[in-house]
Amino acid sequence: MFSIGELSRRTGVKVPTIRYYEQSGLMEQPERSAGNQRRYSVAALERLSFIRHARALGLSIDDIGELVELAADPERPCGEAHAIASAHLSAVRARIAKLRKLERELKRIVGLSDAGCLGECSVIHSLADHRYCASEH
Amino acid sequence: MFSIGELSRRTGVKVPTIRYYEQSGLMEQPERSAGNQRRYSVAALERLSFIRHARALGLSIDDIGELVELAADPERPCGEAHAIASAHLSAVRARIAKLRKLERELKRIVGLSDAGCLGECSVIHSLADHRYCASEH
DNA sequence: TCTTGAACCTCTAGCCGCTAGAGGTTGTAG
DNA sequence: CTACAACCTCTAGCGGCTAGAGGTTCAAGA
Ligand SMILES: [Zn+2]
Ligand SMILES: [Zn+2]
Ligand SMILES: [Zn+2]
Ligand SMILES: [Zn+2]
Repeated sequence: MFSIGELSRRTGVKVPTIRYYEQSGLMEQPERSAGNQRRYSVAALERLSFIRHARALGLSIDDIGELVELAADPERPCGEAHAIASAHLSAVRARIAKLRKLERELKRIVGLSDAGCLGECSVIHSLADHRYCASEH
Repeated sequence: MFSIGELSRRTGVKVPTIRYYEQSGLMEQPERSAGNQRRYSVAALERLSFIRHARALGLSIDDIGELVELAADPERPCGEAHAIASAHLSAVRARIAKLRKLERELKRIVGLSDAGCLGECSVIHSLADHRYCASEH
């Protein structure tokens, strides 16, 4: 049995974050000491490690909640888990694509200023007007 | 003079968002009609267009506030504006790099399941444990 | 001129995923 | 037995909006 501080140390998840996960239903309500302090089992430690890693991979709290449920029920086919993961992969790819467009435009805008600005600032000028952009964003 | 709805139509920024920008100091307080409704000038229209485009490029409200001030003061050298833009470019690049790492891991994890899972789901298994990951994230 | 009704007003609360702080209680080591 | 770190709950804040309640104003048509 671990205190919340010990669980925090072992998983690298901050104490208030653990309480937040409990409050949002992602972590189960743990047992309590006589004085009402949380006491965690090894199972809770594993669950929190799963959550931490899934969060690090960018999955949402809701998705992780689904995955935790799916993991707990070995009878269910794992197609849903696969779907969540590949939907997330697609979302990540979409975000990358968007950011790359931004990167290209920003590179152009920042590059303009390397020549130095005479009079009006070319950075501010380019930021002001989308017509100078090469793509939508 | 435009009403807030007209300004919204002309810039593509939603009405509550315009009010939010005003409240956060990004848009100046406009004149008001006799009945207390907002009335915008062409200058306000241009300012909001600038804000919209800078937001579309991912700049924060705070950064845009700085840029708007810099733009309004043609005496100031534009080094600060360049600095904001290139710092933002760096931030975008950092985010891309992070997302690409995620993408690689997720691709691996999703790919595992293509073979089909016998017994334990390989997606859930991989999500649970960082040791199978090829990089930090 | 009067009447609709769309558009406007302010204010509050919610979204996500935490994080910070106040003010009080418990656990543990010396 | 005392001291103090660690715990407890509760509330509020971050960014960048978005939604809704409940009330007022504007402009077009009769
Ligand atoms: Zn410049
Ligand atoms: Zn553009
Ligand atoms: Zn599977
Ligand atoms: Zn990993």
